[in-house]
Amino acid sequence: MAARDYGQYGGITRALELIGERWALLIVRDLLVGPRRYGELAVGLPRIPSNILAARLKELQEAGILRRMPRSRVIVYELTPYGRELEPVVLALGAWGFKTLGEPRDEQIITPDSMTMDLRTAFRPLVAAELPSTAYSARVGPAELLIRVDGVRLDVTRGDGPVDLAFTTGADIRRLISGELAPGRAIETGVVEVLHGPGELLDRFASTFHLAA
Amino acid sequence: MAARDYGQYGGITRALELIGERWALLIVRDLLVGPRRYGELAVGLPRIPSNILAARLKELQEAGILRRMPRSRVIVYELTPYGRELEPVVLALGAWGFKTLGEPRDEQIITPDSMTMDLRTAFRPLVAAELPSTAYSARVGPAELLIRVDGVRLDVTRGDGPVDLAFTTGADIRRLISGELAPGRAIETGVVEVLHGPGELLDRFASTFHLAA
DNA sequence: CTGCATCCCGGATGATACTG
DNA sequence: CAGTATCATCCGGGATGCAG
Repeated sequence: MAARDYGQYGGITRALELIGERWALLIVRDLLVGPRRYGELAVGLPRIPSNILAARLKELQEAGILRRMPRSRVIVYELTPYGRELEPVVLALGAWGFKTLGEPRDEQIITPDSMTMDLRTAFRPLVAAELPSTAYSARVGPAELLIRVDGVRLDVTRGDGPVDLAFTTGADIRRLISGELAPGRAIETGVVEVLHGPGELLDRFASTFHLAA
Repeated sequence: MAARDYGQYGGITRALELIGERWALLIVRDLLVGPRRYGELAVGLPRIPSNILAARLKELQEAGILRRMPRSRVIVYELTPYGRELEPVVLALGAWGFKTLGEPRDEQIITPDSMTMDLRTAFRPLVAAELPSTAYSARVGPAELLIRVDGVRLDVTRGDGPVDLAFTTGADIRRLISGELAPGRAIETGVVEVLHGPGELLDRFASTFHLAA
């Protein structure tokens, strides 16, 4: 019922039977950021048809990966413990894909949840542990994120709060994270616009979040 | 040409555009074991239609994941360095799927390459390092494997060689690896048949390869 | 308004036959 | 052996409808 089978008995085929269908892992990716409502998922996955979203949610639920939770008149979807164990998979996949991520195509947008997971992918806890705790406010295209780094811990949420550095940028954040573009030059050339706080903190940001090809 | 896009700009969507199509990651899995010819891949993926295999190979080649290599009159497919970087993804996926792998269904078969990758998934290098080097010959259903463990290194190949323990079993090897079935009981009940060497070495095998739900 | 279900169509997938 | 060609089928995409 979930996915068509591959006729093989093994861990990888089993996994692909559960989350190998189109869109399935992207739903999991967004739910790794936090519980989401049907409409929120639809907004975060702009090209997904509503019937496909409904079908995937049903399949993922039957597979024990997520739960429908009625929460005060609305329904939210949240990962089960087994679903949350997909985080290493999603991070590994994101790291691999990030390495050959080029410039964005015209129809490609940046969503808050995908950006959040990309930041988690690029996060270097061991580097962060050597640096002071820092809070950033980053607007990456349409995504507004509050990024708090404290020791080896990373917390990315939507919304605002007091921060050490606030900046605005676009898809070029990729070149900052990959090391192609130095933080100083990013500010000089206007690729990153600092709204608040000392621009030097962008160096710390680039050290904390780094993933090279 | 490769995959349809998801309309998003990010590492995970990029990865899924490259290897998210049906069968793609299974081809990668088999090539992680070693270079393979077209016919070998077809045998290892019993249900794949030949046109789909041909299409995937072309797409994966264009994506820079594998190469067609003419090798003395025949063509072999092998992963590029970028393709080999998918190993963490495949192992993470395999580990996740293995945890809820049940009993095999009727049409499900065990192939040498899928078994090899499952063993790599379950391999515990830190445990193996504490144990003497050991060579096993395992026949798991139709798959005949030579398994050599030396310190933190694991080498699984087809074919034969001198071994410390030779045994035969079936899909129940999963219960041995998951810890559901103790090695001693596996031998007593005939689930594992020891062909050569001391049966106690099966304990060492189960310690070396372990992955619980 | 949210949370889906239905309908139709195009393109990807699957089975089989065939060829250099 | 290593694919290509053909055709049927099914899934995914887009628009629309509708109930709580």
